[in-house]
Amino acid sequence: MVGIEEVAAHAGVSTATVSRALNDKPHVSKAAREKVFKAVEELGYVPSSSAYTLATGKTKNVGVVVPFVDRWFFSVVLEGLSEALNNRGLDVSFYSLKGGPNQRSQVFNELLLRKRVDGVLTIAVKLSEDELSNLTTLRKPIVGIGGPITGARSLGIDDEGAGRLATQHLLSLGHTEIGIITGNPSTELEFHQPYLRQTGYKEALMEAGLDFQKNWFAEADFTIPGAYHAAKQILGDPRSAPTAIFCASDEMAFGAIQAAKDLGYSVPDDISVIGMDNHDLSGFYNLTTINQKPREQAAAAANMLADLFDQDLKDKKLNVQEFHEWPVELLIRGSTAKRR
Amino acid sequence: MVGIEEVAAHAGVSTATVSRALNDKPHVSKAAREKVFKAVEELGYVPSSSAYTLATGKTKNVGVVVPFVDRWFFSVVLEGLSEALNNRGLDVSFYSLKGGPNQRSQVFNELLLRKRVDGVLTIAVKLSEDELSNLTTLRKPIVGIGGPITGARSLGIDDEGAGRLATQHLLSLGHTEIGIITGNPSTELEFHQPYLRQTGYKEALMEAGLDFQKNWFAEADFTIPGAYHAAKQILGDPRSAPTAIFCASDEMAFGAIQAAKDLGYSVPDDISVIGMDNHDLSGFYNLTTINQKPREQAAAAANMLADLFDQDLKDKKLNVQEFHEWPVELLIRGSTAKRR
DNA sequence: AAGTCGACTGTAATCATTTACAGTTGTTTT
DNA sequence: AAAACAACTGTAAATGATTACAGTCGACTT
Repeated sequence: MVGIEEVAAHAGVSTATVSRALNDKPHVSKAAREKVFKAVEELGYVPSSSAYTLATGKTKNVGVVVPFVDRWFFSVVLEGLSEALNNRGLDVSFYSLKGGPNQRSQVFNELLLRKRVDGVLTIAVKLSEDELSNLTTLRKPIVGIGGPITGARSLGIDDEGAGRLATQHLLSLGHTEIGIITGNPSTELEFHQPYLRQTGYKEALMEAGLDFQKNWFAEADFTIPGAYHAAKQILGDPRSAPTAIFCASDEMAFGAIQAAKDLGYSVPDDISVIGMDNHDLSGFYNLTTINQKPREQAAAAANMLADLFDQDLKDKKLNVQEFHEWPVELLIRGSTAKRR
Repeated sequence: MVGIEEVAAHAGVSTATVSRALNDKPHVSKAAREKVFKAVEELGYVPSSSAYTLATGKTKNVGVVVPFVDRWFFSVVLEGLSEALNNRGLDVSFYSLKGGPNQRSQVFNELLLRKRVDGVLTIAVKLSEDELSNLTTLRKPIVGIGGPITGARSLGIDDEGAGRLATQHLLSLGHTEIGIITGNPSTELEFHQPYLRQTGYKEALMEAGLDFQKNWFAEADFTIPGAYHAAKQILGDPRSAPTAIFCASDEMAFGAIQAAKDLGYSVPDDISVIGMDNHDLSGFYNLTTINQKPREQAAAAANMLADLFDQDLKDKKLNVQEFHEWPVELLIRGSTAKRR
């Protein structure tokens, strides 16, 4: 295996010069630089990242931790992170926590800690105090996406505000009987998005002088089938059915629309439905929703972390609590309409 | 930062003994082992993976290369790979090629090659000769999922056979007017799945003595909306509409079913639809399909690669061409029925 | 002409492990 | 009791880069 020494010999310079030339450092003459690159080319030299890491302490690698990836939001964010990080010369180590608590402690104790990463990006994962202090001790900066992280930088939308916004949209269309389909306890991610979105919904109702009605409330597992059944519960009895439904995710909204149609309702003529996320398919289903632009959130978070690497944090506190609220916008399509 | 030397000093043994104890090597007394683990605990020692890699040449890290991840099959496979690899003590470096040819060459030239990974898993990516020979020169084993790779081990289903099987199912129900919605050129993954599935369809038709009809053929982009529009093309004119449609993916089948319903057809009474994949939602939509079990394919591929690491390949050829055909099965649900 | 300066270059220490090899110890065999 | 052996332990070389430091060289100043 050809190392820097052979390159140096072949180019007729020292290893120090090779290193400087390859890393765009100053103090290398044009002639030397050219000789080095020629030698690298001829020998097919590939630097060893482990030697680089050992010498510099930098891995050029970030750990991305997700609870699972086979759901739209997470896969989109992962892709956004990967692209943004690669653009800044960083690799992505991927860790899924789907395997449960065992896998989680394995990830945090064995894998992440082995000095394999310069920093960590988490998606909708709330770190325990131990996990956070471990990482901070190792001087690994952390940035979270999906909600505020205690004790670290994070970025995400205001879930409560988004829930309020969605509900207010329905109210502004004249609806007063508004149902909600939110997450069930098993889907409560670590930031309690379902709970927060639901809180926003209740607040908006209260502000409008309306009461929360239990029979217009249903829980589902954030999937289309789950929401389909939940919506059937809410809409089953036409005498007590609401005229609008707020779903805590677009995928649940798809299920709810399907259920409404199967029950003989027309959307939006009989029932207005609003979702949340702006899923890739929302345009196709003509769904009014709250746009939260996960791709852009991902890029922003990736750059936030990469900026931390570039800064000199020697003396400063490493992980400071700092939530960057990502703006959302109401995206009105055809699934909501004025109350008849 | 506490290193192995401090641990050795604190435990009153040598660094060699610490290393042996920590790596479960023989020739360590019970007493020494205990002292070492106690010292590790007390000092909060975390081994440096870069030093380990430098000394041993092993990274305990595999590169997973995907064309994109925001599609069901890919996210499920990624998750399956991640879980299986983590179980075997391996980390996952994630590389998406969505950014196009630039990102691709960056991944293969800069990132993968920097001796960061022990091996590579690709999902539906066909390696160029250069890419393959580069990796082989660096002695990195490769395993591909999704179709046969020239010059390397791979695992996947028989797309042509699966297309034939799906079509034969429709034929066996008495259908003779059978349409197909397959991928368009832009979705032709590197293994030409759409083309192969379509070939299987044609073969089945031919075996049954039927001709391929151009007006029952449509291309889409593997999405629900794309297939929706494609199905409307095929089914638009009731005088010439087929009585069954084979869709090259379940997601396209969902779109086709929707289109059929919107045109006033009943599924399966008027039109039978069969898909391919066994998507998580196929049960909900009651879709007859071909089950290809991506989670299990992923686990098999991950273990295949991990086994290669454990073997001693010093003399043997590293990347041998070897395709492991993954069995598929027909999964009959309610979207197909006897021709009326 | 000597001194100063700056740009370039090379030597060798450094990073944190693994492991070959040599050395020690205690037990068993002859 | 000596020899042979097995099990354990430690020293130090090796891995492949970066970089502090010292040194060289030519140009410019005085």
